[in-house]
Amino acid sequence: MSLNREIDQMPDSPEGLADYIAGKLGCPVTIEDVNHRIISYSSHETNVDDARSATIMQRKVPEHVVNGLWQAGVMGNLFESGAPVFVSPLPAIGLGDRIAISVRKNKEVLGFIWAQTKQVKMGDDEIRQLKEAASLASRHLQKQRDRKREKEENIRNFMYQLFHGTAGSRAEIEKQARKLHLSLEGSLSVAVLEFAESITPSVERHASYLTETFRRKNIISHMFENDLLLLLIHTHEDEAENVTQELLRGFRYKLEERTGVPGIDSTYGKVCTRPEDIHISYRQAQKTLELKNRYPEALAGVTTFRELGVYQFIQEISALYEQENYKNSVIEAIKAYDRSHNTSLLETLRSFLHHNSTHQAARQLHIHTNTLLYRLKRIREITGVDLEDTNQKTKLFIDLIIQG
Amino acid sequence: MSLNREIDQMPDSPEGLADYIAGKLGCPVTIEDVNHRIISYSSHETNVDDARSATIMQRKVPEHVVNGLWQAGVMGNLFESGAPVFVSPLPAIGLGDRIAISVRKNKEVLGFIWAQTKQVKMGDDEIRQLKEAASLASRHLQKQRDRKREKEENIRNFMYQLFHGTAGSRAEIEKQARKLHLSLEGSLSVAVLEFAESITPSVERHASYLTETFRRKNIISHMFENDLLLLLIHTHEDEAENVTQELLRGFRYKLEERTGVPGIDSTYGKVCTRPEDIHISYRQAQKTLELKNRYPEALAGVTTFRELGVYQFIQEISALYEQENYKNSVIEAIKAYDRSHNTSLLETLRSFLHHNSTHQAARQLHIHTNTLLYRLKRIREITGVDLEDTNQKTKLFIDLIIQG
DNA sequence: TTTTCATTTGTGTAATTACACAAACGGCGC
DNA sequence: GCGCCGTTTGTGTAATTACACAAATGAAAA
Repeated sequence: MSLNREIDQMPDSPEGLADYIAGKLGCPVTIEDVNHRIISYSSHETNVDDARSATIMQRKVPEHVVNGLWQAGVMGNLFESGAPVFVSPLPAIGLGDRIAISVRKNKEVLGFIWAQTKQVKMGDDEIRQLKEAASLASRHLQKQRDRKREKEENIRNFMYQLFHGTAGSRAEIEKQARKLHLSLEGSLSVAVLEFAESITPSVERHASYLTETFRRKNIISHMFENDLLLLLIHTHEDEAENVTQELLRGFRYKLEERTGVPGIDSTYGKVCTRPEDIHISYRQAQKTLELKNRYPEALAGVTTFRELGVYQFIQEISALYEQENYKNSVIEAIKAYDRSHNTSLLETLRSFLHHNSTHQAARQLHIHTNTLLYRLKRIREITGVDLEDTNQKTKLFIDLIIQG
Repeated sequence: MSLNREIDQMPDSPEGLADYIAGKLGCPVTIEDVNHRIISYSSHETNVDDARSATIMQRKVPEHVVNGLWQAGVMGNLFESGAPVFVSPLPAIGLGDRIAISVRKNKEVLGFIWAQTKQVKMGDDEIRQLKEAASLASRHLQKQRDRKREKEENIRNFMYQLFHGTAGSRAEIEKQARKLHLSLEGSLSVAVLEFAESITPSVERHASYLTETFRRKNIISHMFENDLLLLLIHTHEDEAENVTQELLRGFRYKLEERTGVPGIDSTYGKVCTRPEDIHISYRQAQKTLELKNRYPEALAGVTTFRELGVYQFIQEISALYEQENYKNSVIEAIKAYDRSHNTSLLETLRSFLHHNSTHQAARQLHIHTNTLLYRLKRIREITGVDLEDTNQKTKLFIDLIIQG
């Protein structure tokens, strides 16, 4: 049987294609796009394993199965080459024997064909047929990809406008959202992810891929800007803050796991219910990231703008001080004293203000509580500052961050 | 003896004039300008009272004597009319019998002639002679006033430039200062005084007059701007801050006393040693006054920019918040709770943060310490805020000032 | 070298704080 | 009316804090 004749016999619709391949190989077959959504599957009365049945029921490969395939290295191989990949059973994720092949257009992966090979012998002939099927499926997936790309491009343009506050009025935003079949009801937040190094094509592929597969309902869209990955996150109103936080943490964790590149920093801005406020959330997320880079120790555990506390406006005050040529004279005096007396009053003060407790500060500094008390008294004498006065104390706390 | 002939006999120099009047009246005479600096005095071997001798020695009427004259209403009368004023002895300030007359050019008072009338009988003739002497002295004082006015105008122009940072480089400033015979060595600070009502000509006269007489060495110059009185204060470097504070307090007190207009608010800015920083001090003084008007209770006791504490940048943060449409969600949540439950958690929080002590806050609110503790626990539950965290606590303290 | 002075640590005490638990109060809905 | 529930006040306890005072250390000055 020549190749040409065989292709001629192949059906034109993806549904028919799945059944055709299944018939040839004598086993169930599924065709998926690159994001693991089902394009078509062969009709079989019984499903051979949990992974297949769950996939068909959800019209999408379950997340834990995708994870398992990544961890087993299967996905890596499929992305690497266009050759069929034999998969040993992975009982942990309910997956039996498989043979899989990537559907490609040139080097780009458009999707996958999975064959349930259990108790079926795969000869060279069958493998050849699978490759031919993949090449045929490419046509279908190309069309689907083009449609999707155009849609995504529209969405990304819209996102860009939302992020930069140029999307117009509430009414205009809602009209555009309806047109793109996006729901902006509920709570919205912008997340920013920064990678330790410049974004490689591989990282970009993983990020895009994950955005499509990981809790798809909550991540409306993603885009790249200045080596940052931006996400528009959508949640229900109740507990939106916690859900967003958890979601982002999970996303970051998975992304690190998949790319093998650790050191991803992620932040998000205000969780808002009005889509016209999205650009504020965007700015806040950016600012939070900036500040985390500037004050890495102090803001180590911070993820969101809200958690920045006084750091929210520390840059603005710092700029004001510079402009006014302002220096906190108390801090200057303490610094001068420390230099000339080889003491560490400033560190003592910082620790005391940070903990707001003589006990804890003394413990952190490995000194006696009375020593700390003595030093505070010394600071009072040298600078005339009154640490009982909350206003002065607060001012000092902030100025120490800037000038410390 | 006709008036014309008498005037012809009067001498042309102020020194001669004093002696001439003294001869006619048969008693010692001093001629002063409007700021109580001696223009001339008659030569007598013994001075009749302490006030006269001290005045001549210092070439200026001592401050306590001027004060006494104001309090006795003498100065008021002299400014009021051009008629001679009889002064009963004021032993408290070492002053014996006097007769005084103001020297005028139209309505403007240019100076005074004082005659030591002890044991001398003043008849109508002597009084007429005194009036004529005053009219003659007017010529001399007019010249002196014009010279002084021109000099003051130059100084005020210079001050304006210093205040607004347009006086050029350090070298240019010093050159200009030398030209105007001003010393800008040591510590400098700008003070701003605000009157409860618009500045009347009377208040303006008192203010100018006091600036010239009250601790003249420390007040380089004054000017009016937008109903505010601006002073350039000069002190020695050591203890400059305290001296400035004390000086301004004394000045304000005396001005209130003299004008009889209470409610003068005064502030001053950074005490600097570099004359090119004067405009910073000016801006700070203005800002301090502005803030005192905006937060009258919180800043009641504040005189200088340094004492503002966090209020130094509260306006900037407030503007930033407005621009970012930021609201502290913790405060919003507490407000909402207070409204729907008729509680006063926000006031409780404010008091606790202000005092930074459960004990004191409870005392101020007239509640049991445990009640306060309970409310704080409630705040923690409702908002999730952690008052042990200094950063969050500080943020809350500041946001309460803005949003509270 | 001795002396002096700032600094550190230790002891002791009274006030303050955080916390648990119990009891009383008072508005509100059933 | 009755009970529910949030609030307030009171009692008791252990930890923390502020402060005074004494003693030891150690480095710089005399």
